[in-house]
Amino acid sequence: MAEDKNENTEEKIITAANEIFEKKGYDGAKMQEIADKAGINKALLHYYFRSKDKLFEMIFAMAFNRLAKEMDFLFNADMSLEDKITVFVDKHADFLSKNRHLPLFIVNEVNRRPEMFVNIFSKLYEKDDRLKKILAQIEKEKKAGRLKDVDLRQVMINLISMNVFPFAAKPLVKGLFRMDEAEFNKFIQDRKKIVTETIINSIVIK
Amino acid sequence: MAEDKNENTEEKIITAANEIFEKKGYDGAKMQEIADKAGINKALLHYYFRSKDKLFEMIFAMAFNRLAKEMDFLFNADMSLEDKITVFVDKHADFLSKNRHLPLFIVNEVNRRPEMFVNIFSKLYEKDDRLKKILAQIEKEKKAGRLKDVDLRQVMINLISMNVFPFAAKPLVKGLFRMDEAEFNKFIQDRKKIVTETIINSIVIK
DNA sequence: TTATGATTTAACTGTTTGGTTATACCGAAT
DNA sequence: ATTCGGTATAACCAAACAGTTAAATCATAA
Repeated sequence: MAEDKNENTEEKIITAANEIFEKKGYDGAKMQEIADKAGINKALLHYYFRSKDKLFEMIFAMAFNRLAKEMDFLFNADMSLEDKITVFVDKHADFLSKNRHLPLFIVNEVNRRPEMFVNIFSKLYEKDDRLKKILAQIEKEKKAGRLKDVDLRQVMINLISMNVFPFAAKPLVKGLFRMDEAEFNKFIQDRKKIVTETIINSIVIK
Repeated sequence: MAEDKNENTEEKIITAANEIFEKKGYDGAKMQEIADKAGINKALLHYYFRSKDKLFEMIFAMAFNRLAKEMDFLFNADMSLEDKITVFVDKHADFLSKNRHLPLFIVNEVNRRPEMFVNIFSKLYEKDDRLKKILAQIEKEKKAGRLKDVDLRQVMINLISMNVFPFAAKPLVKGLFRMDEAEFNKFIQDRKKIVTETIINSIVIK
């Protein structure tokens, strides 16, 4: 089947392009390098994706969706708020360990070309009721007197900040505290408990 | 005085190069664009800084020092821990408002060329007793029974994460919560109190 | 006045890069 | 056996880019 080969090559390109774009950004990535990493030649690369821009836009959209899907859990899972936070921190840290460059890549390219990201973003969230869902959950618990009267958005940003930043700034963290790789990994593991507690502490009335 | 003009031009170059490198990163920045923004020509730009690399290294070192100096406060100020945190969050948020691209720039380039940053970093902190200083303060307060037994390093990273991330991810935050510029700024102002409380809450025994 | 360093102009070099094209090869379906 | 899409090779083009050079101008200090 020709289609089979076709998909394989396309996947090889996507995998290679993803790695290189994530690590080096749009400007740092070179088509030749992507072709090399995919094990094909430049002509074929352009045969599949006509231009660097088109290739990049697809990679970016896929990366963004991967990240957004990871966040979905926060909105959809059917759990108590505390459990939700605990499980999310755990899942998210593991996800980030395996996707070291993803968040920085997204943040970077979104800053560099905000207009490009607006499209993807509004497609993803235009008919979105997830934010409302979790807001409802919170409001209910607030009325039950279990939660402090805090802005949920701030808490969400706190949660994501504390999760993402140490990975993005990994070399700085390692340098500042003079950690080797093992120490850094332990530091990340230890964070799970601390971040969870910090967040829950900041919203639950004791 | 020739020296005077000299310095002026050098300053003009540094200012321009700083803006462009911070906004676009090493790969995205072009020497011609820097020359244009400085109001001079490419020949003169190379006359002052022989290569893009040399120019970049100077800009990066300066930017890094600016950021490090801002952090110094955390280590040196003669205040109670709570006051220190409160004032730091306040100062830091204002600093970041005025230096939108600085932290992302640093994080990016440190990831892209970790070896370059190791030099600057160790020069800055090699005979450093600041970490020890604040550690001593913490230990004292722990023994006094006022503080939880938490890893200070984790708390520091939490603090910096919550401060920096919303600025770095500004377009994402605005998009997610559908904020305009004014709403975002209010959001940032409101964060000061929330971040301060969250951090203090996470370390002080009540 | 002259010498010197700062600055401009403009052309140029060499290299990298995105993208194209022509030609041929190969495997599989018809 | 032929056709066709996927793939390789290799040469090529045009633009962008870092960096250089030569010649001229300008300001100013000696």
